Amino acid sequence: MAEKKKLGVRAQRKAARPLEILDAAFEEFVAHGYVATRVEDIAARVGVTKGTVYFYFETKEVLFEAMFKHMAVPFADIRAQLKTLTGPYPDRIKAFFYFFYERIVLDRRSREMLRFIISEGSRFPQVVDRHYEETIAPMFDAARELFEEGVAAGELRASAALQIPELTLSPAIMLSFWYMLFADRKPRDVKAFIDGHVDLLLNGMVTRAERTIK
Amino acid sequence: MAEKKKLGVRAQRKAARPLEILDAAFEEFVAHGYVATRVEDIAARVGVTKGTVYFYFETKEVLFEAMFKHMAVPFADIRAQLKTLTGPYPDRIKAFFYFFYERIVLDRRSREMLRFIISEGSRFPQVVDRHYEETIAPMFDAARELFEEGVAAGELRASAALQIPELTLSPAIMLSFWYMLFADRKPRDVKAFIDGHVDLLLNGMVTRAERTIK
Amino acid sequence: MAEKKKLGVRAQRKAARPLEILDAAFEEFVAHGYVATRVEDIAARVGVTKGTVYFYFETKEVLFEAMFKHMAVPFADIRAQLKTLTGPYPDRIKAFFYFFYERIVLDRRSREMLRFIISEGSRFPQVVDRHYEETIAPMFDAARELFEEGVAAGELRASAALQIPELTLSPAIMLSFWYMLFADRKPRDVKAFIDGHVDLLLNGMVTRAERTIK
Amino acid sequence: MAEKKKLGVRAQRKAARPLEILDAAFEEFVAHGYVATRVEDIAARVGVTKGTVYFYFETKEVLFEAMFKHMAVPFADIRAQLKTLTGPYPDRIKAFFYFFYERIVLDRRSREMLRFIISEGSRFPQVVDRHYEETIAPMFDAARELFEEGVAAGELRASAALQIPELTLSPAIMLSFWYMLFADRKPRDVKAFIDGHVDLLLNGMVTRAERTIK
DNA sequence: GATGAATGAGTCTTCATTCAT
DNA sequence: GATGAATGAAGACTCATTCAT
Repeated sequence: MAEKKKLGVRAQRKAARPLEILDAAFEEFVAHGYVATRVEDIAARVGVTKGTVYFYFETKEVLFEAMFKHMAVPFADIRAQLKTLTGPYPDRIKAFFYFFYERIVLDRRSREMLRFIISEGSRFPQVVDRHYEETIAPMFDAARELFEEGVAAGELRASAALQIPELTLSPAIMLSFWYMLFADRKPRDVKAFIDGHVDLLLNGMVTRAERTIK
Repeated sequence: MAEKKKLGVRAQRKAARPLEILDAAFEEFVAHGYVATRVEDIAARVGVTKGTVYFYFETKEVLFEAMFKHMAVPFADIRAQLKTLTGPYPDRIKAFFYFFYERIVLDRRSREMLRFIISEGSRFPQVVDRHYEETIAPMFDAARELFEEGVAAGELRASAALQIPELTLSPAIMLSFWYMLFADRKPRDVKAFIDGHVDLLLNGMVTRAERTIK
Repeated sequence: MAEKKKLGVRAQRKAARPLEILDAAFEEFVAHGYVATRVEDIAARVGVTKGTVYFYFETKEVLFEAMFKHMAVPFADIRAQLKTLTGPYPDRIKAFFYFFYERIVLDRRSREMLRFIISEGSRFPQVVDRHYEETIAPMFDAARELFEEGVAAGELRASAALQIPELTLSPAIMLSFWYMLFADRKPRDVKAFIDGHVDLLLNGMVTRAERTIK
Repeated sequence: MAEKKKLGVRAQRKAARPLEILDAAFEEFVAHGYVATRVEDIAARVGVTKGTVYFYFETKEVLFEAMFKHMAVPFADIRAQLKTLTGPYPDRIKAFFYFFYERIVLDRRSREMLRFIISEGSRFPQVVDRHYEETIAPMFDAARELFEEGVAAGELRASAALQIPELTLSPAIMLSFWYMLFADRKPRDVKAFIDGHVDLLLNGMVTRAERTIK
């Protein structure tokens, strides 16, 4: 422990450099996309020269993948969060959704990861696949579990749709894209959006009277 | 009109050239993204040389924008389709959704336009804006109108969410992305997805008993 | 034939360009070696820019190999020359050697090819092998045939050494290296060298009296 | 002298460092040529880092020259060997040649020095000149002396060729190149080559009967 | 003495764009 | 209209060399 504190200035910087570069790479890749980003600009953002970037990362490609891995939002706490929920399932779902929007949709980092998946996916299919398996799928699984519990508890309809979390969470993804595309240009009422999402999902569009028809 | 029919084979081909180039550009831009696409490859796909492409389009940028405009799926018929719907609103909605998935989600062209918006949006913001105003917004408006009529008819709940068509249509967008990312790698049951979407949207997740709680 | 004369200025230049580049490449590679030669300098020597070189040759490596093939001295006429020789074999050998020195040793092009084989051989082993099979080996074979005929005619000693043309021709190779290394700095009496080579080869070093000893 | 023996292990290693570096440099330069050799790889071969190499040698160029000097095969013993020869000159020559092949041609180090002279000669002309004066010329001189003695003794023909040792020794050089180029790929009968060399040189190609002709 | 992070000049290679034919 | 040779700016990547620690 004492030894850690004795890290020289050099050692400290060395340890921090790769992370600084990864952060800078994120910003540049976000701004211009993989192809149009210049390694030199990433370096400049950190305040070093190209050579330094190449000292830590063999190629631009490797750097991109490292950046992606580094930036992937951990979802462990999402799962943990779900475990703490109590009360009626509709309320749990509402709480989960608020948390989900907060952590995934309104977080710029998460949003840009999503953009990378779309825009660089064909160039980095392994990256997409890995990210899906490690981050997105577990997130969906967590949601599905919650719904299944709600069904088991008799509080949620036993609809086959509950087995498809992409359905239930898609408005959040939609909002992510909205932010990506129009964030500055077209403001929108996020609170209303989320509330609408919850309301619609829980209650559906149809009036009580009509519901019997179906 | 008569003159048009008298156009020789060569003249016909000439007239078609720009369109052929636009189609080829679409394929290449889809495959590699704006920056990584080579004008020469677009030309080769048509069977001409670079010079010819530049004869019709001043720059690569102009070509991209022209291609985008050319490929934008017309939505006039969607609107027309909506007008033909009759019967109870839940059924109309269902019919509309099926039509929407068919025309928008399962159509490769529409999907790739969506991808362009995400991936090249920051490079072509005017293109994104125009496309939103001219294609996406009208589509959403059409959906909103349908819902409003349903509410007026007393067949749909007067939820504020119905004013936000992004909410109701988001699963379709979600499925589009799924296709973009995993089309070949991870097949999925589209029918179940769409049915789930409709079911969830119309009826919500909550059981009837619970619904009173909220 | 008439058509050939109608080649436009453009077409003529196009046909000549690759050859010009190959010649320029030869000079630059000779002067600096493969690694230290800049593609841009090759271009400048022709009076064009890098891009043009890359228009004709995909990579520097490909250019080097093409240059090597282009510059390889054809040996067909050497063989032809041998067939025209008449008279006593010692005289034929002498004539052949003079021709060989003229064509192979005193020709700068041949000399530099030899240097390439030594200096770039490990980088281009296939090139070395091909050159050996196509040019050097046939040359040696031609010499061996001549010697064998001389032996059959009873005019040459049936020494096993005659089966190894590298032995009999090595002084020529040696002189090639001398030129490469010291051409300008240390002039030498080439006539005496060649005459010495012929004399030594035909008569050996040993006096007649001694010869019986061995 | 006593002090040298008291040198600690560490001190010994330190004293050896420059030599280790020189050896490593030899291997790397042999493998890749001057330009393509990386100082870092030389360092790695010794087990130190770049900085250490630069501590002992100012530049890569200096290192190359130092390496070359260090590796130059001393010829003093060759000369000494010559002095020990007795008996008839043809036998002395034979013995000398065997020794020469052993020490110069079959010795990898000598061979690679030869390669350096050819391939890096234009970059390091002073090195070539020095090496010629200090190593190659003396070697040739020694051979010439031997031949002159043989002539004086009446055992060798008073051919002018004997004044040109490059002529008499060239097959050895030839074999060196053979090894450089094809060592692994095309094995050859070295014994036969050397014997052929000696036979041809001593006795010539021409049959006794023919010899009178010339 | 030794280290290795950092530099930046240097090179290969690509490709949008031009224009003479 | 169409071609395609030529241009040259741009960007990835390498590596000799430096120097603070």
